[in-house]
Amino acid sequence: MRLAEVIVNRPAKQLNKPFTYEVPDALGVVPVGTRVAIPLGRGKEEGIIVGYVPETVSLNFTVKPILSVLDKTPWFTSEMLATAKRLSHYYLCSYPDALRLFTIDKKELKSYERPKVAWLYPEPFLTVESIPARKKRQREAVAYLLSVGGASYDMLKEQGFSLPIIKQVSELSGVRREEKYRHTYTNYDAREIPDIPLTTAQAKAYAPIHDAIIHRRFSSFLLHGVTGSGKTQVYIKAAAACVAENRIAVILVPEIMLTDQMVTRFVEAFGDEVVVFHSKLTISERYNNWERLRRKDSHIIIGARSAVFAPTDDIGLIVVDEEHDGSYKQEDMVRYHARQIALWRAESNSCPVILGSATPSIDSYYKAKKGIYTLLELPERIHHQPLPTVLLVDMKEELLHGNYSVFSDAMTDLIQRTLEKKEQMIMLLNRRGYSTFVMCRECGEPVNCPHCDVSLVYHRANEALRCHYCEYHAPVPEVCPKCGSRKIKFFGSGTQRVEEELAKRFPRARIARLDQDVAAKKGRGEDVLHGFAAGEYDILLGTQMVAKGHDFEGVTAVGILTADSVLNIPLYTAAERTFDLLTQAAGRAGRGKSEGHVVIQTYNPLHYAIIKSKAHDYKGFYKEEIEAREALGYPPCGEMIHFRMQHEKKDKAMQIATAIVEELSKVFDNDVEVLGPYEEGVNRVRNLYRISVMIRGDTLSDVKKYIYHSWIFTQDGLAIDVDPM
DNA sequence: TTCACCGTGTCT
DNA sequence: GACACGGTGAAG
Repeated sequence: MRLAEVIVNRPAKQLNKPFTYEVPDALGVVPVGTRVAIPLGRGKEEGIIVGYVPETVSLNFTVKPILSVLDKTPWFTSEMLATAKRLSHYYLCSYPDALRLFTIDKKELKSYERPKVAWLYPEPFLTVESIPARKKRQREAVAYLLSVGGASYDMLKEQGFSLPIIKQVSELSGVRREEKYRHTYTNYDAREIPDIPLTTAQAKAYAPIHDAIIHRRFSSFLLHGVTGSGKTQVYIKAAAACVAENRIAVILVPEIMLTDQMVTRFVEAFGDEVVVFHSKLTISERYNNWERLRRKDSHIIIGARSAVFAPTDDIGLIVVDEEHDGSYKQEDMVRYHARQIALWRAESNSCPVILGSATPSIDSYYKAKKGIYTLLELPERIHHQPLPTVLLVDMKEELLHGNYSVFSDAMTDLIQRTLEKKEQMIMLLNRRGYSTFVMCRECGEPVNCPHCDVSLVYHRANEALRCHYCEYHAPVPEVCPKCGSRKIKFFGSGTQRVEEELAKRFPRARIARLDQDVAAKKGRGEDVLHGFAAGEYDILLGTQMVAKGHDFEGVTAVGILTADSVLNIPLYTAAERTFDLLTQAAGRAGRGKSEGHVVIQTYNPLHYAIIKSKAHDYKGFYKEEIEAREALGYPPCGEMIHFRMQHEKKDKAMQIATAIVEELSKVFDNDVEVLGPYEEGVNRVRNLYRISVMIRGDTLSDVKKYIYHSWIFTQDGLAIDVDPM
């Protein structure tokens, strides 16, 4: 009897161990990595075979047989299984949770077969006359089939044949039925992989990458290139070398929707070698894309975070573009960082990783300095355009001068000048909605969400107050819910308010707004960006998504309304994120022929993150920031794990958090610092109270090992965040 | 996660 | 005594 170790694919921490099942002889050879259907309890579940055990082991339970095999070829390679295991130990999630990251999201057990479409082909002896004349529609369908030589159900339906007619035709003796993989990806012209010219600086950076690709050697490169220095060209060159090796290139971008310039560049170069992966694809499109990669019909995958889990064991290159970007960190469920997974996968696949950024994460730059990564630099913009000039405006001074508007005089000037010159401007404001809070003038009571510990935001579109943490929304109250006063006032400006203000002050300006509210509507985000690129708007106003990696030729001006919004968040990465945001936003200006101008409004004009970004001085910023981190033991000069206990009763949450603190303090007395339990800024979301615990130490691998096998690991309502941001 | 089990409490 | 509810533990 063959006994297989099976991991049950279910998100329960208690199922975090292999279960033993019998593999019936009838199923033939079932390799490790294959997904199977198994009986569990009374039900049927999906499982993954991760190993075999010798028959000789004595078992103190009865084994059940595997019901059926769900993959023709194993979905998981041994590398994928190993990486998932590594992930589960590093990020403190269950093995099934880690494995699930490599699979395609599907809720039920029904169809594991990759989606196929039925095609009908006429056999040579099939004629229209062989169908009785009164079956008119069948005759027409056969005539159509003969004329095109074969058609899918969908094509027949498009021709106006009903499903019953198609079914009848498919059962005719002269018709052959064949299943084909669905073919929904865009078909680009296949073409020769072109010669990709590089500048001297690019060629210098590329040389060691090329060497690693062709020698199939793991190495990690940090490509530090100022905005507009042509990093993408280096990626394309590297991808070409990888394709020439007949290996898969994985290109990660922070948000696929907002980075389709990258996709366009790759498709221009590689045609249908490129497969794009993002969350809006249907399941059959996903299967289809993976199938193309596995069969090496395509060699390049471009995608966001989750594309790092590409199911292939022959990766020849991984690129992490804009590697500093926070969206590479998954912030719920399994809180992995795609950059870390990329490094692990590259290591097991013996291939290079390129981490590219104009503002590398402090973590990556630190590792480059220590020699863990190889540092490659592109210090100049490609056509030697100068970096934009940056003007800092101290908003305290503006207030003293009696300017209470959201636009400083300098900002107004910049807008005016840009409009006059018929050039384009990007304006950044990190707050969406209309006004950020609503308060009663009489009693000072802010209007809060009844389920969360936050104030409601007024949204103009539907005249509603909305909670940004849950789905709660309500009409604006006419009178104060507390004292009955009618003096309800709106405070704080969001993107909607500023849009209105801009329109009022500059009535001729064509303004586009881009924030979560716009981007959430399918296709709208892309429309806005395309419209702006095409020159249909003068000003693009939005939240941080307008600052990310776009290349708009016509933009000469960038305005940042509140440089401090991120700086004031109590996070150890606040300075880093501010520097990134400002530098990236400023980098959008002056990529074409004209010089760029940037105005930054701030209440902290002396903060080093702001001063250094004004000077485009990454290294200067790094130096100050790393000193601060070293002094306090923050990453990368130490490790952290954050615990968040959620419970509907506050004291219950506190009680469990306290138990965690006590346990970890007791066991790791001298090695780590345990902070908490404490409440975060927002201490209740969706009626659940949140209590946090943070631990910090030079290295936490022993702590992780301990937690993995302790009650903390399986504690209900506890979210563990390794390397929190 | 899902399901059965058990103890408790409430209603008839 | 019948049933509903919530907490607990096991699943091969």
